[in-house]
Amino acid sequence: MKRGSRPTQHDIARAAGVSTAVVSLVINGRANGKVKISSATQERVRQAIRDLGYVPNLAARQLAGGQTNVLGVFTYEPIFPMSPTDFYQPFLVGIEEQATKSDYNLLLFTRPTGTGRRHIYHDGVNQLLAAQGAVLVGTNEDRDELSRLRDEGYPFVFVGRREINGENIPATAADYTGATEALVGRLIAAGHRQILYISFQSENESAADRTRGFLQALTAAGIPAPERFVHRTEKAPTITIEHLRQWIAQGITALAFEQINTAYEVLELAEGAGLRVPGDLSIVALGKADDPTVHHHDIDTFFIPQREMGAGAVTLLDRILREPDASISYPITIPCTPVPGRTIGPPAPSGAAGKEVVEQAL
Amino acid sequence: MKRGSRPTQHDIARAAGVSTAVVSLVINGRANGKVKISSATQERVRQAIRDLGYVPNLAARQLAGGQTNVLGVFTYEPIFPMSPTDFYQPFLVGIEEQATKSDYNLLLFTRPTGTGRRHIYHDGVNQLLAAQGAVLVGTNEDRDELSRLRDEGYPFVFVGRREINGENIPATAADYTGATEALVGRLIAAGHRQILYISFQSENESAADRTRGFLQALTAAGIPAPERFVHRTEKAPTITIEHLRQWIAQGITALAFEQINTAYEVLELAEGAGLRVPGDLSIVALGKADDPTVHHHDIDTFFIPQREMGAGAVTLLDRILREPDASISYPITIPCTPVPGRTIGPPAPSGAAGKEVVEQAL
DNA sequence: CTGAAAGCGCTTACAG
DNA sequence: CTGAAAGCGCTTACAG
Repeated sequence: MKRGSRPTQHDIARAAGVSTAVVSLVINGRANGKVKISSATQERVRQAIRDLGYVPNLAARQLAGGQTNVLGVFTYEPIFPMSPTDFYQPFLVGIEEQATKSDYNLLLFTRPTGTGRRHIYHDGVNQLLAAQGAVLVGTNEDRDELSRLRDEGYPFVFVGRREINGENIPATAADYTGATEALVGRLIAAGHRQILYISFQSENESAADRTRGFLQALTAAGIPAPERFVHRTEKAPTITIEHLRQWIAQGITALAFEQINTAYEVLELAEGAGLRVPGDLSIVALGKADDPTVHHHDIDTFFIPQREMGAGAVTLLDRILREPDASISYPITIPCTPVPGRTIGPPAPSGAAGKEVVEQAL
Repeated sequence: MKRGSRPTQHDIARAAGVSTAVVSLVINGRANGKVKISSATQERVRQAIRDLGYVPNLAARQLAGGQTNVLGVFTYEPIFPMSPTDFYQPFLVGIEEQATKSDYNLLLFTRPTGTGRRHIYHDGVNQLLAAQGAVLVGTNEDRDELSRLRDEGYPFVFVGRREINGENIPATAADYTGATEALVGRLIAAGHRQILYISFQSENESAADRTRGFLQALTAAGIPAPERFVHRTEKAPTITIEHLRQWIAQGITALAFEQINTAYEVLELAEGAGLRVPGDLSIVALGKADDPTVHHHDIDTFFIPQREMGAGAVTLLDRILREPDASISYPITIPCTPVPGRTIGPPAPSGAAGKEVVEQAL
């Protein structure tokens, strides 16, 4: 054993008077498997390990095909979501909790790529290969990279439903469709027939899921979907009191917001201008983050199960690694818990004619 | 190149008509170092890399002595500090930010050990060896493990000053001594002569630093340290209004709290009982976490530079890895920014006699 | 049950 | 400048 370096299995083998194969088997607990090692020999090996302070070299173990118990975590977000108000923070908490339970260490891919934005591939090198598999989190993902990742057969799970070329990739997803259908169903049950869906300009899978749930709720109630049921808005809300008045004049009795922040702003806007909610207008939000610093109980909405999504991603990845050939249907869907509020009520007694165009240029 | 597996340097070498050594040199950017590789050859290698989609095997690279750019993060805390109100969260943020800047990925040691508490050594195996070096965070550390870690020569940095066998180990530390001396100095400048230091029962390095700063402030002002200047308390505060009244009767005019939470509780207790702060009693706290969810501006205190401590730990570890033989004096001390409050004022005009025993059994 | 040996994919002297 | 080769420390058939 060379000076200054750690002892190797070779040193142990010599000290115990056995071969390195025996040492390896004892260390990995395979001494009672296909090959039997006498317990006397095992004890000699263990004693030598203690005496020499042997510790396995993980790189060598990995190179030789052993397990390293390292799962990667990658996000396209600019920095790791460790700010307490960050939407992605609860996902990470869930990932971390489940990693502990499933006996994995976590490799956070924090290395920059020089372009200012994170990338999976640096100079064509898949950075994730340092881990046995990876959990991906966040929006703004690069679909080309995901596509390539899948083609390479690298094991990964996305947190949030994602389609590549129309096909669902391994993912855990909130049941936005079901939760939206249930919530809009409550509006309909309260008597609403003209409901406007306020969405962002950008279209993605989770928005599509909500839209589907919205339409399913209408269909289930036998209400024909109006030609234009969605009002698209920029990230910075552009809704004014004039919008609200005009919508009410058009017969709209309820608003369903994709983002709860927008819903809150409009709620304040409406009530500040003397409109009653839900008297004049009912309001729902199609999802609410698990943000512990915000405790509103006003708006009817549902929780996005962020921790469960993160934890589920680790569980799913673990399964993929253990059973590479299992056929699993993606995404794994996780239900959303309803959050009751005070913003659903019966529609105003008499609105405008129901036949008018729902939306106009504003 | 075998089916189903990734191409290796050997495949690249064959495709480019060179040896694996050349491939390695080109990949690692050493093609212009001691050994020169013609740019034509370099380009052929790069082309082959692109054509075959080669990606290096990190385990092999590590085993052969190359760089992996992986830094470990270990904490003795029960779970990773991802709760927004957690004291350790800002350290992690700082670590993450600096890791990105210094071009490292982060390996979070989340694997449990079965004992309920985290450990560096699992069955005698140093888990941190999966990384080139590690940053350690949190209290409740196992000094024996730290000692062994240091004896092994494993590169690590603690966030927070720590001594092993009376010797400072590599660490970044808040300047509790200087900040405490300055803050207590303000009390003295305001006229206070009998100041009681409220500390926890447990003694550790940061408490010792504060104590030293406290005594230095007295010494600098030529005030002899009273025999008993510290009141020790349990984690759950055990201070009552009777304590306060008795202290005032004894001539105490100011309290310096180790923990800001205790300071706030006592402030409320005092004011609730009709005592004026700072009229009857001045109060300072010896440090305040960077907790974004709490915004008190009442008590005179100072910020604990948590993010800087985390970031500094990565910077220091990076330096240790690059210059293993550099002699660095530990800990690296980081100043604390003062936080002005409203709880320092001149002492009450006439207290009790200054000669009495400062503390009595209560 | 045990031992000698190949091989994982890379880096790095060393000899041409 | 380039190539053949050793070695990093481990796992795993394979032959005794």
